[in-house]
Amino acid sequence: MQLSTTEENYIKTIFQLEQKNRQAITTTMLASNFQLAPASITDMMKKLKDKKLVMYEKYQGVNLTQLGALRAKSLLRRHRLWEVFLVKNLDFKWDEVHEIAEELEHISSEKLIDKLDAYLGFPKKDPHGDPIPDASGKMPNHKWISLATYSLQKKCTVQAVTDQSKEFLQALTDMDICTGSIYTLIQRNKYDGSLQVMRKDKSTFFMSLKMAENIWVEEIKNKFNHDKREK
Amino acid sequence: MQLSTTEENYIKTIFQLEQKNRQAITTTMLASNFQLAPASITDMMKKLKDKKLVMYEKYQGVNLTQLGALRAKSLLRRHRLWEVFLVKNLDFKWDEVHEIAEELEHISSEKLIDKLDAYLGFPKKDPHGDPIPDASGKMPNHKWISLATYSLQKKCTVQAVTDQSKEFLQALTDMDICTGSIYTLIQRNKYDGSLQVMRKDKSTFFMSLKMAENIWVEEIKNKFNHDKREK
DNA sequence: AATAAAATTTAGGTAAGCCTAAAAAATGTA
DNA sequence: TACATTTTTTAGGCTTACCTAAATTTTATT
Repeated sequence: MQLSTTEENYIKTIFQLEQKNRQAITTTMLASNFQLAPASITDMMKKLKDKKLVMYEKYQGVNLTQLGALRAKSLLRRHRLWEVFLVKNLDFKWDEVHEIAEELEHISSEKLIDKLDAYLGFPKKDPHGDPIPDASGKMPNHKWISLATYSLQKKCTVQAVTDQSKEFLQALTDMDICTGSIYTLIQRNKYDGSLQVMRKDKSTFFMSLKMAENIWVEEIKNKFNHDKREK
Repeated sequence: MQLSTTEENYIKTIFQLEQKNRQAITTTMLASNFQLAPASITDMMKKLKDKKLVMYEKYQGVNLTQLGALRAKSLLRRHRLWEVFLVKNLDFKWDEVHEIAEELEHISSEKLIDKLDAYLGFPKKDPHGDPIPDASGKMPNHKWISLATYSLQKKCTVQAVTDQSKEFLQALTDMDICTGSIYTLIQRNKYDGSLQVMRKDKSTFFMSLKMAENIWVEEIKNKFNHDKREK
């Protein structure tokens, strides 16, 4: 079934909210996400329910059906493949590609996406570290932890970042943080929740809780070759 | 000024009709082109006039303003660059790319198009032979003649084709006609207007007037090296 | 449990881009 | 030139995706 750009955007956003909040997604959450009046969300939820893309009951919030989730993953696939193309082939910076990919993801040809995937060499991750679902909608489910809740004194590598705003990505760039880099959490500031983080060279710096919440890390297994990431 | 996809499609189509018919474009021509009711065209012409994209007077047809023509050429640029990408990089056939490029041309980032242009090596022509306007809207104005009106007994090369339908392009492919190939017009059939055409190997075949109208050729200057097109 | 506050839905309205039917203007023809 | 035909416009409607304001339901608080 052919969906409008607007419907696709709703589906994708519900999926992403479900990933973060493992519960029903409320009208208010969607309204604030889209900067729309809550009444507009209600309208659309009825429409998406009719199309069997969401499970929705009045006042009870909404979740995607299997069909809806499949469509959402197809959108994430398109979005992330285009981001790879923009960064790898067209030489865009990682903080410039999100808006453009928001438009490109709605191009409807399946064949286009599959050929793009092949052209890029079937990449597994986008430039922000997020996994790219395959043509059937399968997506590796990682066991990443937000840096905000990670344990103290354990080395970790940055796997992905989940805020795509220019502001956030530029802040990361300014602090020289990128996927793959290695840190250790030293302590939590009791006053404002901010974190003291240690670099590989033992120097430390501070980071707000808000930033840390959007940085996803994985513990480093202390093998001999844990740092063989160059190519 | 930001235009909707619909407005962009009108502008582009008016431009292309102006290229073919050097006169004001009528409501009926546009209506049949878009397969829309004439009343819908009138609505849109008023809107485009308000935006200073067209010159339009009731019952007098429509033409693009300079501003409108600039927007149209920007769209042709995007469309044709994407077609090059699809054929050269993603390995699509020339009869598959038009519909996809119709969607891609509406992606709004100027930076994207300029980077794509550079990535493709600043191509001058799309896969159908049509010229690609540069970033400032300049487009080489060629002196091509439709095969339908070309003189008899003179060698010519196919420069471009101006019907992008699958049916037309597949017919060309079946007849083994592509841009660059060389023909001589032998005679015009007085009964149905069809043309007898000679190949380089002196064999001949027939072609309908309708097909010939969409094939644009250029006379071959009989220099020694007129056939050095391989690379 | 009753009430206040917050969240959500319903009802009715708007702009874009289409439609049909009827009216008006332009064009072709006798 | 007058009439018929064709083209074009006007008028009024519809759908999508939004809105505001009012009504309803849920949740929180006393």
